Amino acid sequence: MELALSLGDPSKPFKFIDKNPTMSTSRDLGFCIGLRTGSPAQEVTQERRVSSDPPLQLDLLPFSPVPRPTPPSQLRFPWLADGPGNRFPGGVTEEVDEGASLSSPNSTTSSFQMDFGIGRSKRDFDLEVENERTGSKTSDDEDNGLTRKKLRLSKEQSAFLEESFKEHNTLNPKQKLGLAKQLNLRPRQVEVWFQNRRARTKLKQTEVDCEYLKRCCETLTEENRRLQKELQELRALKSSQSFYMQLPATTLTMCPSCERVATSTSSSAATTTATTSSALSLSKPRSYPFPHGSIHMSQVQAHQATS
DNA sequence: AAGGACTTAGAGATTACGTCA
DNA sequence: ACTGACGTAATCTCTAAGTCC
Repeated sequence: MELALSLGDPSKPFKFIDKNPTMSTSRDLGFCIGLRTGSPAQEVTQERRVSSDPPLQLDLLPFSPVPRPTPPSQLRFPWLADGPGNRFPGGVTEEVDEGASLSSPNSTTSSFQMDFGIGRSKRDFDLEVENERTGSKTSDDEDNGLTRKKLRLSKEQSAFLEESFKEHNTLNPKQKLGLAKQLNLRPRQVEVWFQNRRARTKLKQTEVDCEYLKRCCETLTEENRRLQKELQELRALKSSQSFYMQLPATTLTMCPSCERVATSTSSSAATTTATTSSALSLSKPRSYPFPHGSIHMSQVQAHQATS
């Protein structure tokens, strides 16, 4: 997402610097706002952040540098332990474990609850086992002709998926199968969960982007107001100068670091008449009205002369 | 090498369901 | 008990990339 603002000659193209070409996705908040000012002789195009705030990046992504104490591969849940504890109640035993990838969510009249809190009837399991045995189509391919029934993933399942998502926000088939088996979910469910998770991440990042852009917009509006005011002052200065014909020529000089425009009279002219100098509040020596320091006008002019 | 048919994975939009105030 | 808002699982459609012929 990029926002280009060019203050100055609109005919000049605005260039962005791609700071990190490998991160040029929408989640890359390193957009720039450029301000073009200055005279043709010293055209400078600079890309600067409007705010000193660093760009916002929601820590929702798997490449987030946040330390992760326990990678999912090491996450062990007690109900996933090998042995009899990992058997379904109601006589459904480990051979049905393979059926986890075939399970149908289409039952609210569950006769038991799986360890992960997903309700599935034994009838469903029996059906899936039969499907598996006969090689017929599984519920992963078609929903047994029934309307879909939404399941709620348990907190443990969600947490596990979340941890996995932090590691990689996309899955290859092997990872998908592994996760599905580990969580007693169908591979399709894992796949859908990752798709929705990516969508949520993107949505939240977009919201953050919007907030950040809003702040940038406000900052720029304020900057624009300030520049307009400055311009008005300069115009007033110029008109009053034409009124006092004996006044020396006013030169506009731009601070090379912050690019604000300051007015000044020539060093010889600054010493002309006390009347005009005081009238214009341009008594010598004049310093830049820039916030970052008191760069003396003569220093700047000397610097500009050498460069 | 070029190009069409097919497959696959992911994004985006939408629907449908469960939960809660 | 009813209802609307909200979160999210699930579905549908489209597109891009890869593969095969």
